[in-house]
Amino acid sequence: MPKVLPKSFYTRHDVVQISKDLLGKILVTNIEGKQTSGIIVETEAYRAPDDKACHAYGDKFTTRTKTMFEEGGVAYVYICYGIHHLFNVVTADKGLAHAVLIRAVQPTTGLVVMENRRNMSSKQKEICNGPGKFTRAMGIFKSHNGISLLSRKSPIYIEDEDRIPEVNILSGPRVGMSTAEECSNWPWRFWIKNNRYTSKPGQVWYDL
DNA sequence: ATAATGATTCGCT
DNA sequence: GCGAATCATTATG
Repeated sequence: MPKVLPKSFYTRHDVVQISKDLLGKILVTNIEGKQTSGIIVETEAYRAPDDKACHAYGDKFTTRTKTMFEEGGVAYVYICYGIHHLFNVVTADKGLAHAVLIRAVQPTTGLVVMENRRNMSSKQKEICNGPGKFTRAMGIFKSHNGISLLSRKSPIYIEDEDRIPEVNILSGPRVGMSTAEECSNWPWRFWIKNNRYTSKPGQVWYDL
C-alpha cells in the first residue's frame, strides 16, 4: 500500500522542484461514490509574487486567489473559460501563493467511470490529456477548492511513488498565456518523456 | 451595475 | 488549423 504524500512534500518552497517531483505520482479521487486514479504525467508551476502568469501575481489577494495563500497540501480549483474546472496543488507555507497546475494524467483505475463522465473510450488518450479533461473524468469540480489532500479520507489525494529520473523529464514554456510577457517563456511546464498521455502535440509517443 | 477576459475544449473545415 | 461556446472573476463607474 503506497503512502499518501505528507504535508512536508508540499510545504517546500521550490515550487518548480515540486512540479517535477509530482510527475509519476498517483492522483486518486473518491467522488460521487466512485473511485478513479491516474499517473500525473504533466504539470506547470505558478509562483507569486514575481510570476506574471500567476493569478496571485504581485500577491494579489482576492476571493479567488486566497486559496493559493494557504499552507501547502490543499487543492486550488477554479473555473476557466466559464466551463472547465482546473485543478492545482497549493505548495509552500501559508502566505506564499505557490501552486502546481496538473495538466494531464494517465488513467489507471476507474476506467469505466471516466468513460461515462467523458463519454468516450479510455483507450483514447484524449480522455485525460488536458487540464479541463482529466478533472471532468475524475469528477473534480469547483466545490473541491480549498480541501486538504493529506488524507486517504479526502475525496482527492496523491499517493507517493518513485521519482521519475531527471533524464526522463522534459520541460518547456507554459501553455495558454501571452508571449509578450517575459515570464511566459520560463520553462515551467514539465512532462514525462515518451508518455503519450500528455497534452503536448506533435511528438511520437510510447506507452509508459 | 456593467463590461472585458481567460492556466480550454470541441466541432467543423 | 480556426473560431465559437460560456460564465466566474475581476476591474471600473
